[in-house]
Amino acid sequence: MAGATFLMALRQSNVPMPDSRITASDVARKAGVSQPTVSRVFTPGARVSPDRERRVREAARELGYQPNTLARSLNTGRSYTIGVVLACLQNPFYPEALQRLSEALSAKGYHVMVFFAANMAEEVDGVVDNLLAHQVDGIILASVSISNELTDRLKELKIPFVLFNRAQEDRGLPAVTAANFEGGKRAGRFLAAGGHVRIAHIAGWQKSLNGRDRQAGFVAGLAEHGLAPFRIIYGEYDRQKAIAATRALFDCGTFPDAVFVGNDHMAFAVLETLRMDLGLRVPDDVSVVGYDDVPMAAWGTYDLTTLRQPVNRMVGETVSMLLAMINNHPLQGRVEIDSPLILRGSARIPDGWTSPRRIRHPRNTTG
Amino acid sequence: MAGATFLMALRQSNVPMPDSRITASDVARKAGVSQPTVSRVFTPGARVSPDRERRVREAARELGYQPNTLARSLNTGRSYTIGVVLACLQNPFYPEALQRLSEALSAKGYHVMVFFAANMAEEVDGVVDNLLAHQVDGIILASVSISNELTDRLKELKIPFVLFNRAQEDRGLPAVTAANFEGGKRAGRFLAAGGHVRIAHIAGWQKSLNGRDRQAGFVAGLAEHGLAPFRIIYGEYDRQKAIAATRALFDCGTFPDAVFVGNDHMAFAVLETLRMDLGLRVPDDVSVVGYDDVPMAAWGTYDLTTLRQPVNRMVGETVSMLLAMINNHPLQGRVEIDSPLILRGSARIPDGWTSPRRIRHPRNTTG
DNA sequence: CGCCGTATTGAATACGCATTCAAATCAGCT
DNA sequence: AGCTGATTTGAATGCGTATTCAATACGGCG
Repeated sequence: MAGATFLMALRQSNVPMPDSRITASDVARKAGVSQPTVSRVFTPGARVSPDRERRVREAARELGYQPNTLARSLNTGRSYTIGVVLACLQNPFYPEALQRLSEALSAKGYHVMVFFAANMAEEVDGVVDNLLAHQVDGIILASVSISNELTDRLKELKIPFVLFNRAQEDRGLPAVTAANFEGGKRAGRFLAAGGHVRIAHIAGWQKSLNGRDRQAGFVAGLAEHGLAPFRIIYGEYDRQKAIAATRALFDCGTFPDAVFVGNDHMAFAVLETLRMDLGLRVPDDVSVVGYDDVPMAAWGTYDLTTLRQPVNRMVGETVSMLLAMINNHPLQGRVEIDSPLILRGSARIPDGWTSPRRIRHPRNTTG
Repeated sequence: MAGATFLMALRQSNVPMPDSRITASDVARKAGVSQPTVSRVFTPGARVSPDRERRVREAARELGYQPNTLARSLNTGRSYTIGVVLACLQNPFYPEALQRLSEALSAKGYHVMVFFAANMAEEVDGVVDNLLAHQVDGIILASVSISNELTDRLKELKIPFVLFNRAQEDRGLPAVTAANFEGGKRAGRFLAAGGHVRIAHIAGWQKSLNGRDRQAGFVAGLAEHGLAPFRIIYGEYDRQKAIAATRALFDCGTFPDAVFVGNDHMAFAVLETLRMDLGLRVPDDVSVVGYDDVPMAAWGTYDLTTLRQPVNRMVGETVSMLLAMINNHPLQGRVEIDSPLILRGSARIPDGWTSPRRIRHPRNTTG
């Protein structure tokens, strides 16, 4: 990494930090007590007489004292820091997830250290080394490619971790995902019930279990209606590839009358290509269904029928699993969260179908 | 904060960490050397004989040793951690900025701790306290409301910080923004030159200097052509408010023939409302110009003419300013980065105008 | 051979805090 | 008053590393 070289330069330059830090001993001296007493005042659960507590707090306020988290962590062995590893924020699902993860952890007294890793297993490994050196109490691996070696190593090191929106075959690994198979099946049933007969799928990524599950569920859903997919193309969760895939699908003489797309991010590209490039009407000529229900899906421009990944619940589950593991509770395996179908205008709606609840988009869209 | 209560519970429960940590002393013992020698092997710039270095590295590898960053930081007074404070990630400008900030800092050997703060000065204050307790080496305040008290305090504590995409009146404060006044002026000139005569502005936030500068520049740009704004409404960088503002603008008998919008995020809402709600054509009936040039602006659906905020350059400037301050170089004041006008299809283009270069969108859109 | 400057090395210490432990204080009781 | 048990307190110690500092080894030179 380039970082190492620079680090060396800095170390050598040996520039001192401004460092007019106030320590617990300073406060103790000013308050006329011992350093441990100061420590106790700032350690919830320790007892100090009201009189001394008052004196200490006053001295601390006057001096602007704040306990040094590093020193505290060094001797408690808990850093109250969680490492979050992300692949990229292009897909609008992730910014929201990150913000909510951060807020949820923050509410529990934890801090978040973010790392971006290209979607390559080896880079993820390096990043995790980095995290371990930082004594994080736990790790959230958000949708990055994880090698089995890495998960084995993390398990061996007994460092708590949870996979977020990504899983491995091993259902014993702590992971939180949507119920992707069920979601895909729901999409298949819905499009078949809507009377479509040439139903294509622009799938995610072959290497991602998420994508494979959605695809398998989709195929199963169609099969219930005696249908098979018109065609399946891999879009790799990439906008450009989704555009190319759409063109490829609609290039031939007979083309699909419906497309199930592996995530919303690609579905937006599909909608755009259908309308602007190919001059097709949605849903009259083609129905489109996505996956995620990011806030943009509810925008009038897209009005995308999609399977929701409930970010709130996924985040809540992830955080509580991770904190449980940090507190030595028994390790849980994969948790799958139901993916309801959100009916909007981008796909023909079969008679009698309604959204699970009267949701358009419950999330806050301000700011 | 709710965090404190939870913290207390944890402290009291006193659950030990897994903690099978390998220390430098373990490595020293195994390699038959002293702990300081191990330390020197892992401290770039320190000298150790080749023979011992080899033995130490071997022992370290076998034991899976990694230096404990916390202990190291405690000792050197440098944590190699930067705190990044964000308001929200709804506006797609910020996810990209965050990712690039993180990558740039990472390349310099720094880690990023993220904090989300609602856009209230007091909350930002609390977050900064938190950051200070974590001994961050520097702070990036990305577009959050900063009180003068806070910046004064940071200056007094001599903790390096940079405002990103936000500034205060005091031009001596370290801040990186686009050249918002110039950008706004460019928008005004462009729309006036395009022959529009009723040019409205959906502005940002009155409390944000960014927004005020863009607005003032816009007014100045129009004035050069002898025009005054048709009307100015505040959208507060909020999608819903932008929609309401658009409806309000076009509610009356005479309505604008062009709208300059305070940022792209709002401009997308404006475009949608114009087309779907009001049945107007863009740019035939109304021209729209945004500000930011987020990746979505280049999507065919929007094809938004906009003033670019060059994220790369802003991030680069921010990082180098911050690192300079960390290394005790003299403090710089505000840096403004030029905002070129990116011509696309959402606004009528005057004869002879072209984009500065043949950019549609140079940024990587994969992933 | 003896002396001196240089390069390595380990013992000791400091970083800032939490925690153990023993001393001291205090209240409550006989 | 005298004793016991509970509570509060400070001295000492440890967390894992980097950094003095003195001691040692080494190489070159007269």
